[in-house]
Amino acid sequence: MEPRDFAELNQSCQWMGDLLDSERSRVHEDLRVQVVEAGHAVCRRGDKAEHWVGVLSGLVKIVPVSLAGKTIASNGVAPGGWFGEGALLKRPVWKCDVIALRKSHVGLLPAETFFWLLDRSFAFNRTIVNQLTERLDQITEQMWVDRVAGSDERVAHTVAAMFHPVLYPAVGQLLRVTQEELGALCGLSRQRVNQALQRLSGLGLLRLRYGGIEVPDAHALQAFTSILPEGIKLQRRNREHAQSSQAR
DNA sequence: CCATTAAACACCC
DNA sequence: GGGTGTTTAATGG
Repeated sequence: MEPRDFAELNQSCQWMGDLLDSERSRVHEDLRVQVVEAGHAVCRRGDKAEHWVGVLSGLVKIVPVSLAGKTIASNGVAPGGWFGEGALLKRPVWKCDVIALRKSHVGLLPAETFFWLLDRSFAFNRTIVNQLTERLDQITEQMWVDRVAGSDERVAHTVAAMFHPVLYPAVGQLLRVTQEELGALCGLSRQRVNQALQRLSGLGLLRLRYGGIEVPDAHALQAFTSILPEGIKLQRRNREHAQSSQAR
């Protein structure tokens, strides 16, 4: 294995740090790494769930599919993120499509190893419980976003979600994500995403980089809302209108 | 009206 | 070549 890949693996599997040496060596033994090309599926709805899956590098989206085949909001999974414990524990099959947004490395931990850890390691149980808790938070937040939030909030929330330190510990200051990928994630066009990012950048909530985004304070970004009392909203709209007229 | 988007463009990495 | 930032014309609530 290349040294770079080794570093990538360590960064993306921080939950392994809490395991005993004997447990960790079995995990190393059983873990498989797979390269998924952009647009290809990591797993599909209806497939038998046979692994706990981690994103070692790249970017992946989880796409729930409704009965009509119509897509709902999808979730980004950034490097360091592991998912599928729900599929393993509760159902024998995946209930979502998981698609690589770009060429990605994924780790596959066999179900047997997953349950072996669950049966013997308190640390691993702790990892799973923490993860479920944090994800519940995100889903709750997502409900709010889906109902009342506008496009700017959607972008802010989508980016902030991928900077979650517990769920995606391998994401540092900089998240590698293109504006087109963000558009695919939250169902917006590239230039609408750009527009939102410019505003958020202007507020100091994030910094735009080439092919990526820096977020100094994910909580501040997550808390962003442009929903304000009507008076202030009107004032702001008038001010923006005045500026754009002036620019002509 | 207003927001959004596709298409096309010129940069820049 | 791919990602970014902008403009313009078209579209739909």
